[in-house]
Amino acid sequence: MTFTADVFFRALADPTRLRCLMLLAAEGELCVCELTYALKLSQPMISRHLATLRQAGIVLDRREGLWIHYRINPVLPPWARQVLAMMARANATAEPYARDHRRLEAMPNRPPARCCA
Amino acid sequence: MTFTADVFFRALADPTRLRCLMLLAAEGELCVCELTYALKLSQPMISRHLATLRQAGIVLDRREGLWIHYRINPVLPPWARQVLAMMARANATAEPYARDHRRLEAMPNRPPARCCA
DNA sequence: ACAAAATATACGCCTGGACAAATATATGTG
DNA sequence: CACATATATTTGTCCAGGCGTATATTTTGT
Repeated sequence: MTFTADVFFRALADPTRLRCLMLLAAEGELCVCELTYALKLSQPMISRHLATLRQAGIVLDRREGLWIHYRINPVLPPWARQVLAMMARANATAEPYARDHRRLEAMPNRPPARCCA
Repeated sequence: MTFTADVFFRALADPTRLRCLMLLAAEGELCVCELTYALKLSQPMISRHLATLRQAGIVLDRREGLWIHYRINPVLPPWARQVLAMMARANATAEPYARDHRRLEAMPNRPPARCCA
């Protein structure tokens, strides 16, 4: 996979995708419905932005029954992983990320995460 | 200055701006003509991209006679400075950044940098 | 004041990509 | 198979922002 700084930052250059990545960095793995609920956006919109992140190699997906769980690609180049980690740590308490996180915590009927990890 | 991850990554989401930032991270301070020469792009194009970086708060400019020297904003949030530093370190030997750097080194008549710092 | 050099901006054109809405696909259940 | 749920993709529209070209601005030298 030819992973360049170019495509990496391009994929980060969108508020919705940043919000998704912030949640994924904090929670490890989330399905589309959780992101849709936490961000209060339409399902197609979340799906499209996740597809963008997936095509850029930034996230991976894993199907489990009806749900598809997304996570940050663990084999990302170290510098890229550190960029995500630093951004997550520095902005965790800033809006809209903190609000997204609170909404996720308050979500009812969250699907089971990695039941048998 | 309201500096958000949003505007930061948006400003990085362009190959030309990344090349400028890579050179600035390596050299400290460069004028427009040096960047124009190193990147082999038109002067208005370099100027416009530098304006974008300036408006995003990522670089500062300093006039010295005919030349305007650009540098990475030293009061950037620490996480943003680290993002730039990590990207620069990780990609220094990759193209097109290495080639840009070689061209800069080979540039004749480089204007004096911070003559009386 | 005039001219030249370095840089910045304005204008017009055009493409990439974001959005909403509709539709398609995949999986599980009865 | 029929149906519901979760997710993905297509379609059409629209706008931010990229580019080239031309022009404006700032400074210096004579």
